[in-house]
Amino acid sequence: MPHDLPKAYDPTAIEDHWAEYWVRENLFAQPTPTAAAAQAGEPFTILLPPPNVTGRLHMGHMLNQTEMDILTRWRRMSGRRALWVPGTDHAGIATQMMVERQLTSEGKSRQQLGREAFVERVWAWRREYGGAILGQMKRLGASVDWQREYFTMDERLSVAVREAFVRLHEQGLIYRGAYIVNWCPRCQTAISDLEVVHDEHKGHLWQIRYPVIDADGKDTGEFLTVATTRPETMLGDVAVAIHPEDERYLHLHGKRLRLPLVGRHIPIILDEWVSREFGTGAVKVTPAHDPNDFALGQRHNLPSINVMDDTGHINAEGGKYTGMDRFVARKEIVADLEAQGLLAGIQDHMHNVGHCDRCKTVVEPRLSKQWFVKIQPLADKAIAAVREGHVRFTPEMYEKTYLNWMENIHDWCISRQLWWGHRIPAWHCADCRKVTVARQAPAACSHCGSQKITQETDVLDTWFSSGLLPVSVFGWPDITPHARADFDAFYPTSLLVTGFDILFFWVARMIMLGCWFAADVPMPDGSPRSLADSVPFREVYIHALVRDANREKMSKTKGNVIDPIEIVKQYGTDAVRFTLASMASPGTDIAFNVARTEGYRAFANKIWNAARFLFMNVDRAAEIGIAIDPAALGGMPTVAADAPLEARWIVAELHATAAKVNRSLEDYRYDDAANTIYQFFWGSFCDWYLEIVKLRLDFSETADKAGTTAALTTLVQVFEAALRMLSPFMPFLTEEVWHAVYDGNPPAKSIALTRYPQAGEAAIDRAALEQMTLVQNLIVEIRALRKEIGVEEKASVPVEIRVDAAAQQAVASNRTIVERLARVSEVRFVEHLSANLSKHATPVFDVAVVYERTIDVPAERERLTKDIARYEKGLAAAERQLGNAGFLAKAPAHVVEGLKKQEAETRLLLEKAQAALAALPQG
RNA sequence: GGGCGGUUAGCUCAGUUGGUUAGAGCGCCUGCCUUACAAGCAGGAUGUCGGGGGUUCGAGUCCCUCACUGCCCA
Repeated sequence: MPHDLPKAYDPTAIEDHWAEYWVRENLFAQPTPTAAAAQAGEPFTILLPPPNVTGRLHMGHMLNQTEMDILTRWRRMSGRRALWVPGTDHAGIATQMMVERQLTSEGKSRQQLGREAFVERVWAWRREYGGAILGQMKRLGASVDWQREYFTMDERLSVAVREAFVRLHEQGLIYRGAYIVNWCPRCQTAISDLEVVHDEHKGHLWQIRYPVIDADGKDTGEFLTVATTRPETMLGDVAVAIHPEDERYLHLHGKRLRLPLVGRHIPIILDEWVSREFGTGAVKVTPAHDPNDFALGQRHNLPSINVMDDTGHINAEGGKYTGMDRFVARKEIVADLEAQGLLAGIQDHMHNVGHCDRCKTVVEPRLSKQWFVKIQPLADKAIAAVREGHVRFTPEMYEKTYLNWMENIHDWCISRQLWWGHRIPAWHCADCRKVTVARQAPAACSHCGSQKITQETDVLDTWFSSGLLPVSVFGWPDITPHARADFDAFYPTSLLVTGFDILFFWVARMIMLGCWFAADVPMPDGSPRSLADSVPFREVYIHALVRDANREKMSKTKGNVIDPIEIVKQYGTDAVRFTLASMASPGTDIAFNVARTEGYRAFANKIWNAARFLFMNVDRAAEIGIAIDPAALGGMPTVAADAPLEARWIVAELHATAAKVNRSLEDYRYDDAANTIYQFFWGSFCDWYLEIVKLRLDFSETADKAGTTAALTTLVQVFEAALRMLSPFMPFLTEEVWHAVYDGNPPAKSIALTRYPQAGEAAIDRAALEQMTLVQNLIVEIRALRKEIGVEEKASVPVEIRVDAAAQQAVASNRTIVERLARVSEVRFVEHLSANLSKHATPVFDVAVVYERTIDVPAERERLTKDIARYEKGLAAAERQLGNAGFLAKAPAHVVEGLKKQEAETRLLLEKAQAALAALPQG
């Protein structure tokens, strides 16, 4: 009996089953459409920003995926050809580190293994552990096309990487040279600016005296004092720079200095870059170990002396310090300087120290030979794409951040001294020293024909390949008309959803590479592709950070990391998704609080029990031969004009809710959408509609069978539609309940393949909404009165109602509703309420509960006094405004009218309250 | 140092182009095991919208300024 649901909702009992079902049935596969089909329907394409293959799912992923899944499910149900492509990236450094760590624990090193065996070992690691995060994604029910899963090291994606490299090289946009890069001595590779995290650090500013020497190299007895935060780099100093207008030092210009500890004679140079205020105003110049110094060195034709090796130890240039770790050398050098009397001072100094994002080692700016992309031409296109509106950001402010970065971009160092990754397709010739760049391994040097060529050992930055994904997952560079079907059907993708921390990693690089390479792919009709159609995605939605309940950033060291899988196990995926969705207001960080999740599990339980109530009645109805036609379900319900108020009302509410939810989702207002559905399901459907409909569900002999059938039909129709509306947010619960609604014979394999509720303007019955509001207000006032005067919960009591003529009919024809929901035994319409009763007044009606208990005079007086104060305040404000000629002249009519009406109402309520207060017995 | 945000109920957050007396969830208080649901039902309390100044008939919303706070970049 599918209708036989357990009393309490238990997510664990249903979620695994559906998660497996969705994957097994390949429900969300989106095969390549035929050209005709591609023309016919509008696609919704979304690419999963590739999580790191070494990764485990964290809250950020879950938020990201929840948002993508909500939108994808919603678009799919709204008739779009939805395709969500999942995959992972090979994460060069992270993965290599992971495997190296494994090797270390076995007492081995990658050098012992050799490159080939090591790479094989990484593949083995990936096969065994690399699927973890996608496995978690499956469990969370992400509606992706698993048949299209990608991995950035896949052969077909590697072809794209080689093609992109070769093409950029042919276009003169890739060069190799010795420049300052961020070097991680632990990872022993260059890393990009973005992979360096800066921390404020307590350090020192050491002032070192450099002896001035004369033409013969003899000390003049003068000193020039420089300040530095990294004294060990002085081993590589080649000059000292001063500002050309710095009177303090100008007389030294042209003289030379003797570099302490090393003995090298170095010049004093003038450069406007020098800040006179910082330190002593004299700056040591170490071109091989500082980007600014490197630029200085270039300007002044200075040599570069690299004093450190790959591991951050002082190299042979370092004299007695050779072989020392850079921080050991720092101590020694400072000690030696002090011993020689050359240390002028030490100041405490806060400065930013760059650390490797992966391993937290202090990054060493270091001169080294690397491959770069000349980025400006790509950036220009990427800027234009955004400026011209072909890529739209939500929240909008990220457009500024993006442009700001893009406009100040530096050439991109794409080489990494790693073994795991796409090896650069360049071959060095041992004879002519030139480089051959080729798509396939060449047999000989393209310059001199020598066969003594060896492939470049460096690999490419992981982002070089993940930046290509939007084009490469759809088949680029194979763009022959035959192979282009996917590209034609799905490129550009519709949307990228990601975190702001990834703005420059993915978003920027995908836009640069996408615009650059897609431009060469003709449109499906063969015409050239414009910039508007070259972009990798048309929209970017940037979500915020998930923090802990105290708004603290989650971090392993703080120990406040919330594991989404743990929370999911406790409360169910749906509750966690709903929590994230309901808090996902664009631009606002989410303080994840399980109390909230608990609340949404209660919401799931509420729906579960509404279903049980529904099924109970469907089953009872069946016993007397009333059945719901399944064909009546699946659309948007409408209702007869003479149907009972609650039926007309709930249908109108459903349509209004659908309209609002669709609008909210268009605007990425997950929070509004979620809260609107919550309010509808719980506030309208359960609290009011279900309670009222109980009146109509009469299964006795004497029952009005037609009325019962109509009521039951509307009940099931609205519920079924509401399930579809909730489904993108709570896919598991709705799937389970939806199947039960159809009693095992659903019209589709999944609720996810049905139609999303669309509002019909005509179905929003304004009169029903208005009448229902009146009835609700009446019931609420009676309930409140009952509480105030202490009527027992269970007791039914008569009420007196004075109601405006216009509204009396609505109350009269719905008196059974009032009686049921407010526990009223009798509704008496009167001209004047009995004087001895407690009463509540509203602009439309006055109501009193007939009850023998005497009025609690002090309490009543207090309440009325408070009311009067409130009314007087409101009235004064309204009168002030209405007495203002400027307001009357300039404010729009509806605002003035509204205020006048409100003033009249407030005045009425005030008078009533004053009268009631006066009528209270003295005492 | 440059740039971008934020500050609204005890907590977490909404508040669309300025428009009637500022909302939600959670929490809190009171009463109820009413036969879908105690993961529930009903009722209730709670705000100098960070401070100051300005524009306007009208400011939580726009401008200036100060304070605090967060993030990005250098």
